[in-house]
Formats: sequence, structure tokens, C-alpha cells
Amino acid sequence: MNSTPETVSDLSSHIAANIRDAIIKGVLIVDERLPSEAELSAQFNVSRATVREALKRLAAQSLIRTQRGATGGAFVNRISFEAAQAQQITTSTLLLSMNDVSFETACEARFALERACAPLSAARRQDHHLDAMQNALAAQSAPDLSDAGFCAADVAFHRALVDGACNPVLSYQLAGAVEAMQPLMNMITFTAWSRDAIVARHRDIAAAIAARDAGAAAQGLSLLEEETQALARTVFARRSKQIDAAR
Amino acid sequence: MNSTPETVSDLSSHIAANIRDAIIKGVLIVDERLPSEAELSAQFNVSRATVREALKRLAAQSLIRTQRGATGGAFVNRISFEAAQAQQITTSTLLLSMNDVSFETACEARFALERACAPLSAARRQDHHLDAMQNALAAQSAPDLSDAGFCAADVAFHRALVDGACNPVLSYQLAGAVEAMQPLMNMITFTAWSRDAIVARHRDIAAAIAARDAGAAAQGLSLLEEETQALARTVFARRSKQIDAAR
DNA sequence: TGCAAAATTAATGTCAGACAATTAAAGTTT
DNA sequence: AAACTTTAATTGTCTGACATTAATTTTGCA
Repeated sequence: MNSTPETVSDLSSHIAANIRDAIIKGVLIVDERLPSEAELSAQFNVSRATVREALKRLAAQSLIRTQRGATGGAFVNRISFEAAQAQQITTSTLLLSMNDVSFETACEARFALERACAPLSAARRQDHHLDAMQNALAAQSAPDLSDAGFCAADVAFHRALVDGACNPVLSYQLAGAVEAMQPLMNMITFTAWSRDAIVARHRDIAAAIAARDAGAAAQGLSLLEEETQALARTVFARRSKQIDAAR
Repeated sequence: MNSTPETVSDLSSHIAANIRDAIIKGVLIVDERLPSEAELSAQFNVSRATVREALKRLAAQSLIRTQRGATGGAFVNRISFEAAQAQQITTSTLLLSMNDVSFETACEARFALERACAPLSAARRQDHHLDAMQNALAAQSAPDLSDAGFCAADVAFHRALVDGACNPVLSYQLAGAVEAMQPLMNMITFTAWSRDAIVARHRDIAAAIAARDAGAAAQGLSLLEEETQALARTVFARRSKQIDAAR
């Protein structure tokens, strides 16, 4: 129930934490208008500039939005899954790149989570999820596709798979895991041969989901994980050998 | 690779987005010092107050930290798993409470994700993970424990289970799912009988993890999910009946 | 009267300049 | 050499002003 500690002796942090807690506890409800900056500065006995810095902090977390004009002000924001996802992707991406998380670790986490979606997706997927998977497959099979394009289609495929579970919470959580992997995936150069292997796995997985076969889908994901890990090992091994040779 | 759109015509948003992109793209690296506020205001041709609002936005996302004093300034922050988790928990919690996500949906997502950790946890758990689970179990078995205390111990148990997978990315992702459920769980009043049932399941799961039996752990989690869902249905049904009666 | 234009008002967004607080480094004294 | 003092750089805060935006009210005219 407690939010970020924020024990720092910053007035603006303190005020931001104060308002944030009120929002989390439900004292301030969605679309409710906060007091104006002038009123807040009087309430907290600080200058307007300090209040504004606090409000900007909250705006950065999508907790509030502001409107100008006579009836404007700061309003408690209803966090959308979309906005939350965007934030989570930014955070997850930086987390992976800054903390030297190995490809192996990130990949393992991603596929473990995705396998968790497989049974639900097999049970509930709609036709449009299958269509989205087929479209992604078609895109991936296109010749003369850049590596970035291949990765983008890859993400689209897996997001369709996850969305098939028809559980927005699951989709939200997985978006972070899948998208944050992209910079790591982009480090890999996909040969024509490895692309074929991936597409073949995807085809199996799509068929399993279409046939509502949860076991086959999970197995397809496990195979794909193994192949992806093996591919990454090969690429990184070759790269480090080149580095050694260059010395 | 793109961050939050932020097409709004706010100078401070614009500047924040600018610096954020530089961090994401790696133009600014960890622990690098940004130009001073005075320099930034000169560079972007805005006042210092505007620059400060931009920096506060970034600080709210843990992208930078600031230090006062002669050699102080704003520094690119290495996002820690801990800080990222705290943010994610705040966001996830609000997401669930503001978007009227049903208990059922959230619960389903949580257990699906947890089952994904079970095989890894069974394979890799260390003794201290088992100890943490046993401690949580003991806490949950204590008589005269408040519902909030019971829920807190519940969270501790499941986090130990997840941490057993020894994959920081998984732990990070799951923390959001597990902790964000707490406010929903707190809506439930646990009878002595239902507590016993939950503790019994936990005991099974802990034993399965200790025995490195992935299948049994997953099965235990599935049973626990069923019972939790059933319990929630009962509680909510009784509550809505009371509301009807009060009319 | 009815309606369009103009004025008013209340709010956020931005600016400029000042001072306080903090901290590291340089200088001074013992 | 060690302890103290000064200095300089930087963030944190305050004040007051003006710009911009947008809803509301008033005014003017047909």
C-alpha cells in the first residue's frame, strides 16, 4: 500500500508524495480536480514554482493531467493500459540495457511468461488474433526484409499470441517483457536459415493456438526458446572471436 | 525504440522528452553528468524554471538523480530493479483500481504468471528461498493475525517462490502482478476455514518446490487459484446479497 | 429579443532575478 | 601536516511579473 519512499528532504518531492498517496488511497478520485496551483502553494506554504515541480513529477507518472484556461487545472488521470504499457516498456528497456542483463536471462523470462499465456490463448483466441498472427507470419516470410523489420513482425506475432488470452492484465504485463527484449534481439543478425527456423516454429505455434491445443503451443514456445538461445550463443560466440582476432 | 509520444506543446515536456531520448539511445550514459540547469536553459533557450520542471519529470521516472553542491548536478541514473519495481507496483495498482479490473481477471493473470515461474523455481531454488517460504507459512498460521497481516505474509510467500527462479527479470515482472493484487485481496475477509485451506495449499507448493517437483508445484498453484477464485466469488456474492437486502 | 462580438476572469505556462543551502575544493593558519 | 576558513559552483526555493488559453459574462447591435 505504501508508495515510493521518497524520504529526501525536497519540498517538491514531499508534496508530490503527499498528493500521490491521496490518489492511491482513493482520497482523490478519477477526474477530480486538484486545487489550483495558487491554492496548493497556500496549503503547503510553499511557492507556486515548488508546487509546479511537484505536479510535473506526477504528470510524468501519468497520475494527473493539466488543462489551461478558466476552468482548467490539474485533474486526477485515469491511467490507461496504453499509457502504463508505454511507461513500463521504457523502464524495462532501460533496466535491461543498464544492468547488463544477459540475453539468456531476459529470453528465459520472456518465454516463461509467454508459455503462461499459451493455455489461455488456446482456449479463448478469437479469429482476429489468428489473423494477426498470420499477418505477422507473412511479414516475416517476406524476402528483403530488414532485421529490424523482422524483429518488429516478431513482436507483433507474440503480442497477438498474448492478446489471445483475452486478459488485459496479462497483455499489459507481457508487453513490457516482449518489447523490452527488442533492443537485445536487434543485436542479432538473422541469417536466412535462422529466419526460416523461427518462422517454422511460429507456424507451429499459430497452428496449435488455432487448433486450441495448449500443449502443442507451449511445446512450440519451448522449442522456439531453445533455438533462439542457441542462435544467440552462436552469434555472440562468433562476435567475441572476431574481437579476439582483432587484437 | 520510441518513448512516450508527448506531442503536447509544453516546453518542459519537450525538453524532458529530448533528454529522455538521449538516455534511451545511449547518447547519455549511466552516471554521466548533464549540463547544469543554467547551461541547459541557455542551450534550450528557456528559463531555468522550465528546465527544472523538465528535470523533475525525469527524476520522477528515476531516469536522473540530482545532487547539490559545487560538483553537483543532474546525473543519469542506473535504474535499479528495486526502483523499477516500486514504480511498476504503483502503476499496476492504480491500473487495477481505476479500470475496474475484476478480481477474476487479475487473479487469473497472477497465477498464470506464477505457474510460469514454478519449473524454474523448482530447478533452482536455494535453501534461503525455502526458508523464506517456511517463514511466510509460519506467519500465516499464526492465530490472531489480521487480514492485512495474512495478505502481507501471502505476498512474502509468493515472492519467495518467484525469487526461487533466480531470474531478476522474472522477479521484477512478477512483483507488479503479485503486489498489485493486494488491494483486491484485502477486500476479502478470510475466515479461519479459508485460511487453513490456503495454508494447506501453500504447504503443498513449498514441499513441491523443495522436492524440485515442477509438476506438483504447478498443480498446487492451479488448485490455489481455483480455491481463491471460489472464495472471492462467495465473498462477493454474499456482499451483493447484503446490499440487495439493505435496499 | 436574440445573437455575435468583446471584455472579463481564472487558470496554467513561462520568464527574470534574487537569495538560501549545500558541497567540494582551494587557500590559510597554526 | 592538520585543522580551519574562504570561495565557487550548483541545486532548491521564493517573488512577482507577464503570456497564453479557454470558459463565462457582458455589451452592442440588428
